[in-house]
Amino acid sequence: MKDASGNPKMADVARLAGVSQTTVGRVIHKNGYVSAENRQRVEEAVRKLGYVPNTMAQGLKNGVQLIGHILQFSPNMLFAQISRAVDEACTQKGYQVLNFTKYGLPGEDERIVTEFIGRRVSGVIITSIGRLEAPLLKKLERARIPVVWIERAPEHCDRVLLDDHAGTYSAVESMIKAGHRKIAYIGLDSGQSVEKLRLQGYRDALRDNGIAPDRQMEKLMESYQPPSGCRAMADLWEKCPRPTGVFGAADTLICGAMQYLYQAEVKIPTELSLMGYDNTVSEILSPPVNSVGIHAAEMGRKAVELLLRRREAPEGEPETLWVGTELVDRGTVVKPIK
Amino acid sequence: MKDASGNPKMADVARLAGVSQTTVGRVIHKNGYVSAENRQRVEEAVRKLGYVPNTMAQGLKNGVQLIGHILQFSPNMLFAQISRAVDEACTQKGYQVLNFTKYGLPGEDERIVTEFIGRRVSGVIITSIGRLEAPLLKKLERARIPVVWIERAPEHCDRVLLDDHAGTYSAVESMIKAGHRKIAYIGLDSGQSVEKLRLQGYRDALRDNGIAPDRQMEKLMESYQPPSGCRAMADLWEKCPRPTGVFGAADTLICGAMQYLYQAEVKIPTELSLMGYDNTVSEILSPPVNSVGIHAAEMGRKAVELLLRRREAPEGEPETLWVGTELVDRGTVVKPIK
DNA sequence: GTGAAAGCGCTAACAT
DNA sequence: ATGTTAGCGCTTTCAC
Repeated sequence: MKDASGNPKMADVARLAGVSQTTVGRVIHKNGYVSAENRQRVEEAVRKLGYVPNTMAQGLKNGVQLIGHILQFSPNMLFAQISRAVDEACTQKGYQVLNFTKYGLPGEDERIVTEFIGRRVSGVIITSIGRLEAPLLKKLERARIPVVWIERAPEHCDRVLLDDHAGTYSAVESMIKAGHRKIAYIGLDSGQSVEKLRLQGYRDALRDNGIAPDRQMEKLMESYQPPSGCRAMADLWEKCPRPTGVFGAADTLICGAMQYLYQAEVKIPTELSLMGYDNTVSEILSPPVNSVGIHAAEMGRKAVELLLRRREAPEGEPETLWVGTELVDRGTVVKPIK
Repeated sequence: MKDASGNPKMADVARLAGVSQTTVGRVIHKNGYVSAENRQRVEEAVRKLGYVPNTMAQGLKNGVQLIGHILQFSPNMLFAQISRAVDEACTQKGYQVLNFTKYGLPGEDERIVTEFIGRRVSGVIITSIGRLEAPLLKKLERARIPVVWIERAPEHCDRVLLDDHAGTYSAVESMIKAGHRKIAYIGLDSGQSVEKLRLQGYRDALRDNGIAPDRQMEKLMESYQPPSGCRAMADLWEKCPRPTGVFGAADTLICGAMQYLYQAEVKIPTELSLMGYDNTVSEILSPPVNSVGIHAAEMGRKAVELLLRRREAPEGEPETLWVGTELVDRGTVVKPIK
């Protein structure tokens, strides 16, 4: 009577209902034939005892439908959105998700990977991290656990990326169309694909519209935090010629830029047009700023589908899936005065 | 050879090393006596096979050290902070955390609770939700799973609350000390303790300083979203007498208020002093705003400790633990002009 | 020092 | 329509 943790077990239900465990199982899983009377008795017993099957016993017997998800801890709401998207896509496919947030503590990756293998996950999704120590990847590979990367990823692997080039391109183009010729860029210089694509999208949009890129207008910072945006903006504003519009490769950078502009008393959008990227905090700034939105739900869905597909065809060629962006207009890009 | 999911199992390691499973177990758990030579052989075999013990088999045999955590999905960084705090406190106590985010979908609570019981968690932490359907609580109770609530909670239960009265009181008092007498309040009117305490803290601070509360200065809204703050601020500013300072019961409300103030061209803090609450987005606004910070790590730690204590003494009286706050000054509360 | 064997709670093939 | 039984992979007592 009662299992080690004090919970009733299947045998208890069976005894109370006066049937065999098999019958209990059939009632619970709604398969096989059970007489109406026995079904009654079993359901009654389950209720009376508050019986809930032991997941671990089930898992040991039948395997599990589990997907592991590693996320970067970040104050950025984008990750919360992707996390939600992955949760929902997995649930929808009948998988459970085991989420692990990476805080950057030592030994963390190793612990997470071991945990995933120990739990025999069917696959792993890695969001926004972009790399994992090689031995850990090897470990996953040996355990034949497919991996799909979201947003940041190594080369030659299954991944779902944001079309950052197109996103940036269209954002900058929208500024050009509004009449801007002196558009500054605040972003990062990381060597990673995400950052390269955004910068390239900016440069290409200028070039394709007959505007010569000007290195003075490109501020490449070390971090996406607001203070970087603030410093970049200060540099841009205190130098000549001033830009008439600024594109920030992340909302947080524009957010920092606006802190500078507030104290410099530069009025937005009258004196300066602004465009952010990722559409996270842009909405809550004063004023709310144009930004490039991400289809998080689509990223999640595509990642899970790719993962399950790869599980079926482990030997296939790695795929890269691109997810589009969407310009959100909040009125901070207007015709420049001069 | 190989388990159902294709992973090597203990027997495989034992065979390869030419020893018994028992010996493998001893090497893995570093207990019992194993000859240096056998230890070598086992370690070698583990490495060679990439063996990782099956968590479910271990759990079935030995039980698990698991704590379930339910969080409200919310764009508010506060929850990410608490989540992290709970993660770290649990890990530190040797427990694993099973996080579930509640998105507000139908049937969700039921699924989460069943999942927790099925996994035989040692306890459940519920952050910022404040209530759960009674049958579900009963279910947890029957399974003898202790519950600790964080930030929002029913009466008579184990909980870790923020000292919202003191937090608000000290914030408002700091404005009074700066010379303000006309301080408006933007908050919520929910009937829940959190909202009542904040409003009461505000009123008490005024009263204790000889300022008669003025209902015109209290804007009680329906949501913490920025648009509420914006509407409230518009009301306050377009009516006489105008406040010289505004306290927002959440950073997001102040954030909305600032959107109004920006377009009304009210300069902060010269024309109006501002104070937020929860210290989340206040830092990234233009200008960065004073706010009341929460000790998230302390909340997490206290919650886990209380949970484990309750596990040992299930029959004890419910405890309410209070966590203090901390005023963060960013220069948006200054002496009023008039 | 080492190993054999029983059993954790559940499922499913196979009887009946 | 129902029950018997043999494991799933691991831990641990007990015997050698």
